[in-house]
Amino acid sequence: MSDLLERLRGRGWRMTAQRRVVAEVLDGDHVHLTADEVHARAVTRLPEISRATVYNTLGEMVTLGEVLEVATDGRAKRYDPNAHRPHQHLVCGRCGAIRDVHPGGDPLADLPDTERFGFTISNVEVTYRGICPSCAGTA
Amino acid sequence: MSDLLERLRGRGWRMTAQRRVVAEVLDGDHVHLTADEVHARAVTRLPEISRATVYNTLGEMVTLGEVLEVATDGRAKRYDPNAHRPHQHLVCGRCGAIRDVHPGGDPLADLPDTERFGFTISNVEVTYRGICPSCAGTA
DNA sequence: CACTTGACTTAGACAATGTCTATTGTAGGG
DNA sequence: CCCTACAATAGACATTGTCTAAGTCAAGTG
Repeated sequence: MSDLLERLRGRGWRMTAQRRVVAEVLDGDHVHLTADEVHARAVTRLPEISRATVYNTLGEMVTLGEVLEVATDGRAKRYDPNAHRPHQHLVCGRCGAIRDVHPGGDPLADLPDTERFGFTISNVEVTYRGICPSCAGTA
Repeated sequence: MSDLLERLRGRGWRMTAQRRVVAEVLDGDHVHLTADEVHARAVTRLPEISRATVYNTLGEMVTLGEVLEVATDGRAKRYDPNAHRPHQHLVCGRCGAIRDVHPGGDPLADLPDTERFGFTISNVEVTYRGICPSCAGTA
């Protein structure tokens, strides 16, 4: 059921009700919740969970590499549980909807050495921006 | 001297001391200041300029398309005056240094129709992440 | 060159997001 | 079944950004 939860268990992560709920709420495809959205959903299952715990737990999952932080809009960071399948994001500029996408090609190969300024590059994030079908309809 | 200022003048933008200072402070290559950094620099030239004016002015320049908003780290937004030369960004994960880069290839062509979910895509942002030479030295 | 007007600026309150601390609670090993 | 180290909590605090009401000014008009 919960792939994310399974992965965390497998790492000997100390399990608590709070951590379980956060992992369950965050699991799935095309899931990109803010910390407060995670908190809001967690509260419905575990009313006494605190905001600080949600922030801490999300931060730990990011450190463990089981969840990705995505900053698509300069507002709140979003959390993406799909950390083991490399992917990029497609964002609707009107409603903020986010889809995971899998472009072909290697963007890193497109950056010549003369444009690397001596950096050691470790990863590339691509954000496609546009308008989703349902927003386009509601023009 | 100030390309940005010239462009804004040419659009009939009502000129004030505050707007001039903001435009001057922001001009240049590889410039990616936060709003508060812009404010800090503006204050040295015009001590009574307010934070709200800096935010307003930056927002207007973005709306006019003369300045780009860049969200590289989920913290404060950064402002890039180099709006008329399409480019991407290379970010140091340790010190936050940002360079403008110009990859070859068209990232949009790498996204097949089946991965577009019916979106109308208008632009693509690419962020290369790594470690800059000076941080690599200070390992 | 003074007048007028609408746009601009200001200070500070407010809002949203995130971090930290001191205290209390508890998971899991012995 | 207890310890003990790690986790959770409430709430203060910090950072970044937005809004409002009142004052100020750029620039067109006569």
